[in-house]
Amino acid sequence: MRQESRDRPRIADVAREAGVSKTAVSFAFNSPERLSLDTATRIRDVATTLGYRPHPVARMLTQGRTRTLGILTPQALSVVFANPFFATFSEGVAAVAEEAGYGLLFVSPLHGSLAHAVNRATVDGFVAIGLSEEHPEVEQIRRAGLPIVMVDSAAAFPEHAAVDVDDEGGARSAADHLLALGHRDFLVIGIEQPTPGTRADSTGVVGRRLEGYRKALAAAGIDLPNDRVVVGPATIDGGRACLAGAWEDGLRPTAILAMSDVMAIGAVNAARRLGLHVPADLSVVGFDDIELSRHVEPPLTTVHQPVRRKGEEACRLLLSAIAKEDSARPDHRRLETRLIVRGSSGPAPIRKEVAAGR
Amino acid sequence: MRQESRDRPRIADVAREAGVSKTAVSFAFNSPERLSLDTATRIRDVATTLGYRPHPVARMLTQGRTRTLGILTPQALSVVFANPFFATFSEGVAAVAEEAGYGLLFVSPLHGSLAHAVNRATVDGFVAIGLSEEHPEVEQIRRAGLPIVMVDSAAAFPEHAAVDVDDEGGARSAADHLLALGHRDFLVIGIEQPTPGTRADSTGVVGRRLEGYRKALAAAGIDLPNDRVVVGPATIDGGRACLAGAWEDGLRPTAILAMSDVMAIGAVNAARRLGLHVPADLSVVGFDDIELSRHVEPPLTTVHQPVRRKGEEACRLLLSAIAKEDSARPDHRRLETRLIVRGSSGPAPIRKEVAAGR
DNA sequence: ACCTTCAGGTAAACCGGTTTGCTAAACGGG
DNA sequence: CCCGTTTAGCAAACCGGTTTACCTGAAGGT
Repeated sequence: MRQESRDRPRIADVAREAGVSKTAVSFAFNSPERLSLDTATRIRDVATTLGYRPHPVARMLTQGRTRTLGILTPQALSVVFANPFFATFSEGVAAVAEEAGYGLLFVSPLHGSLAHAVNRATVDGFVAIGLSEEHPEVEQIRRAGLPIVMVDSAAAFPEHAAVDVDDEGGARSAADHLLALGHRDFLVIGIEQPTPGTRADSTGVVGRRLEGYRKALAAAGIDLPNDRVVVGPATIDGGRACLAGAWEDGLRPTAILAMSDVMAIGAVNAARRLGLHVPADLSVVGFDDIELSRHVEPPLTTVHQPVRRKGEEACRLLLSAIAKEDSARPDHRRLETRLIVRGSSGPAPIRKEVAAGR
Repeated sequence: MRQESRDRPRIADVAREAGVSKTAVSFAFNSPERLSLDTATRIRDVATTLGYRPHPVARMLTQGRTRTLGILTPQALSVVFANPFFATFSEGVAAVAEEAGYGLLFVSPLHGSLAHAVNRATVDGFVAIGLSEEHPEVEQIRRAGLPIVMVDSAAAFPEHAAVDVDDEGGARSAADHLLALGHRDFLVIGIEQPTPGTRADSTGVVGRRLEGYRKALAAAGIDLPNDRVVVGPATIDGGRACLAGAWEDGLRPTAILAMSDVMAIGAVNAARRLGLHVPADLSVVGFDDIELSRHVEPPLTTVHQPVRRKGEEACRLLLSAIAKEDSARPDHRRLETRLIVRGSSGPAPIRKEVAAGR
């Protein structure tokens, strides 16, 4: 088990070779001002010719910090990276972390256990994204004395720092937009909970967006029965399947409210296969405003949320929590959302009375 | 500096509380069979009520391994995550790493120094992507006794395990495709080296693809002067700028060979702004075949490379290098590329002799 | 000539675990 | 009843550094 360090020189080797104590070698690297100039440079010379570098793990142990931040997700990394939303989010976190000299460790369930992965993680703190109320890992982290910043689940963890966006408001503006275009017949495409056990929590992103849709529709006197809400994985294929499935079930909406851009794009795809024109026959509004949405055909009308900034803010919050002890007042930040109207939404088609028959 | 461990219980606390030795506590977790059943469970009970979890860093130190893999990139993480190519690559690495119970640490230059970041990295090995010949960090890692798998730079580091694709062949097939469509007037859009110091290495991805383009064109009797090769950052805007710049310089190609899909998409964008129709007036062929390319308008003709599999293979190679000592024979794997013809390429337009005038 | 002060360096404790011998008691066979 | 073998558990060494507390000799002050 000692294979890694087979030939790696230790600090004692350098010390012996340079004819000084271990302490001196350590000083040469960490506080050279405590040594005379020659000794310091001589030691460093010896070190480089020996190819010595301080063992990072040993260093972490004594210094009591890792200079690494963890990004915690309840999903497998392979699905995380497949999602452009996460990529952009990570981009934000990474930018701030890097600037501050911190590395980034991705922590996801190992052998199915997130708790296990958390225990193994050598980090100074976590940014957790998409953790729902039920996750016991949060408590576990708190007990370990590590700070954690919750993203998109502020309400569920009031005692922790958090960042989220105005999901409900964004959803409402999406629905309002379609209502203003004359639509009456809606289909909501939601994001399936990754972990089956968790109930469709009203505190989660999905719940908040659904709430927004519902309120807007209700204000226009429109009810949204449960069969008008379908869910699937947050992928293009997921969105495709959602619309295709609903269509087979006989639903003929004129407008789709999708909770994620990738799913919205999938829905547009499915629509095309069904011979429908977007937005002439069917309007689609997404959520997130990922870069891709600007480039698909037609460009996607969607609710913009500052994903990258969300990552940045979360990281900043975490860094300041790490820096100072007084984590007494957990900082909550809510970022704004706004509707971006592009080409995938248009006036409701004139309903041919015949359609209902088929 | 001891703030992290303020209240965290140590193994000694558990030992005292349970009335046993530290050894016993350690055994209770790592080799319970060496303890009687009650003692083991009693210790574990005490541990959980105290909220004890073994300190991961201390564990790493004694066990001599971190169960973490490093993804090494010479670029800042914020640009890495902005690139869908990397996201897909990471997806592949992550899938295999996760399966094997390894965490993933992203290692990028800290305060401008990659070497520094490498020294801080607590990993069992590295997957390095996009490192060119000149990077001294590779040697540094080798001396530290850590295995490393090179991706996309096999030729530059024959002594290490490596994965790459047939860049030259892919590039050639792209050029051949356009030649067959009657094009004679080309513009190559290349990827700018992220680190300014490095020369436009012929061994790098850019060099190999350029070589492929050149050979195919040469075989058709077409020369590719240097002013027909422009470079920019591997982003949509980068691609846009490349075409726009070339156009301003008076170039009027009928076909574009882009070394990355995002840049190709940028070029299509720029073309649209110039009032050109793709593919009627201008054909564009990309490289990579990222998911996005299927969904833009027109769908992008491009050279497919198995990006995700590249990540998977690299990770597998790394894991096996970590597992066994006999790293005598570095494993090199080359994956195939193939042209995917979609909508962004078409027959060369009939050249109006007038065009050159303007 | 004597007392400080300070620069330069060291030995030992420490970080928080794991692992290696070793011992004492229980067991069990002859 | 005696001796060899397990079984259960412990003390101490160790992983590879950092940090504290202390020492020494020379310079500086009076």
